[in-house]
Amino acid sequence: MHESSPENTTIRILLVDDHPLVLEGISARLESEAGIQVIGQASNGQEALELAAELKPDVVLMDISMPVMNGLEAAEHFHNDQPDVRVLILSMHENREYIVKMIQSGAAGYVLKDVSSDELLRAIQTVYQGGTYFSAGASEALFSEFGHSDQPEKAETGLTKREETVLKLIAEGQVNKEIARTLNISVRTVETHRQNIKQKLNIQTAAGLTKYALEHNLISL
Amino acid sequence: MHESSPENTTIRILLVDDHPLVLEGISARLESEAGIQVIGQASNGQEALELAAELKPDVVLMDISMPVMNGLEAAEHFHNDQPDVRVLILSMHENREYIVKMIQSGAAGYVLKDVSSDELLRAIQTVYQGGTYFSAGASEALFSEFGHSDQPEKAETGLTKREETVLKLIAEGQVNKEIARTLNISVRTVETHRQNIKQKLNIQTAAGLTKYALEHNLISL
DNA sequence: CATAGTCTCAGTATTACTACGTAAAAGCCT
DNA sequence: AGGCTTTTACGTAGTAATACTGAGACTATG
Repeated sequence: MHESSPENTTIRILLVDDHPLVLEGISARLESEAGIQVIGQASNGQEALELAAELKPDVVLMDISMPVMNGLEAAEHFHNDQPDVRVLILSMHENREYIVKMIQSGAAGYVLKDVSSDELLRAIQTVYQGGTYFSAGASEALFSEFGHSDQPEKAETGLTKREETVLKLIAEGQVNKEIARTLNISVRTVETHRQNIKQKLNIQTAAGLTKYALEHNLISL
Repeated sequence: MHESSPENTTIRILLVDDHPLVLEGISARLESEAGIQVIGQASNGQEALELAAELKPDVVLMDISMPVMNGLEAAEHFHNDQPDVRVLILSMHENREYIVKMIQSGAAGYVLKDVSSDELLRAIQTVYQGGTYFSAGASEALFSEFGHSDQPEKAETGLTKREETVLKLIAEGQVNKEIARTLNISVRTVETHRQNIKQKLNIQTAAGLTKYALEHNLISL
């Protein structure tokens, strides 16, 4: 592992964002920090991968939305091809889907674009030393994934409780007859619910319902 | 939110560990840091909760294994009763179960006991500002939870290429007729594939197939 | 070349699901 | 109490999926 004090080590950073202004701004903010050196800039994932292969940065600070190759794909490539490079995502999206996807793509952290210089610095040091960093909003959004935390955040489905229950059972692979037995109601009722659900969600097939249920965390794998 | 520079803010800390020696050691290490003040010490979860209610610390730095009330229960109580208090777990266990449980209990971070003073400081600052911190070992252990991390791991399905293709389309919510059109084959063929797939995977329903496809990363949300 | 495996298509009978309509009992809000 | 939503349930007709069986074509592989 690296040696302790963050001040006596220079962390080499590759900045990736498709907005030149953002690039310059962050670069300026980071350059003034001791122990941080911005060794390169790229404006999309493709460029970032190429530059990184050449420059061997310690940390890649990258936006998500970019042309050519977005941060998601790029993070995956980094994870597979240049696993030593730590990817820190800098995004304005507080969306859980995004964050979870980023982590699955091998990113080491996720900071929102409204953070202070200090927090950004801390995030960089953290991921550099092998840790994982999520800024406040991100971690909240993320850990609703893990059970409770605050609210399960089941989002607005427009479905009634009963319909949700039925949807869960459908998504779990039960057929109407089984669902009817499980809930002690008639098969016809289950069918009615099923119809209403599909109509409300504008989904045609049972498979689509399962996908929907998974997307909205009604059931989990 | 708090103001930026970690140096000009004093973070008030409550230390909780059942080993007096550890308590003293950490306390000494932290006291020498600017911006950190250890305002109290407790030797178990029960004490910690009582002391915290009185002292109103910013961050509770707590061990997991303790008598009377362990860190897990204590973290849960903190989360419910004193949600403003940020709980940072200091543990020697790199066990994923532990870590996941801690997060579910509302802890804001998890650092291993072998970290450097700098890292501990950074962790404290991070959770203080609302972020989430996991040290290297912890984050690795944790995020193996999220699916692959290393390989996409499509695993052994026992399905042929064609069957996988069909399965994907089914899971995406297409009906046999659409699949037939998509692949330029007869509906009957699709039906056959569908049967073979279900037989091979021992799954009865279309919803089950979707679930399976998602589980095995054939498609993604 | 023979055998195995895959991919393709089909027939038949049964079961499940869908679409649309109707409607009563239960619960909730004002 | 009256109105609203939810949950429950049924009918009928059509469409889709399933179970089971059989079979021709193509391609690897020993």
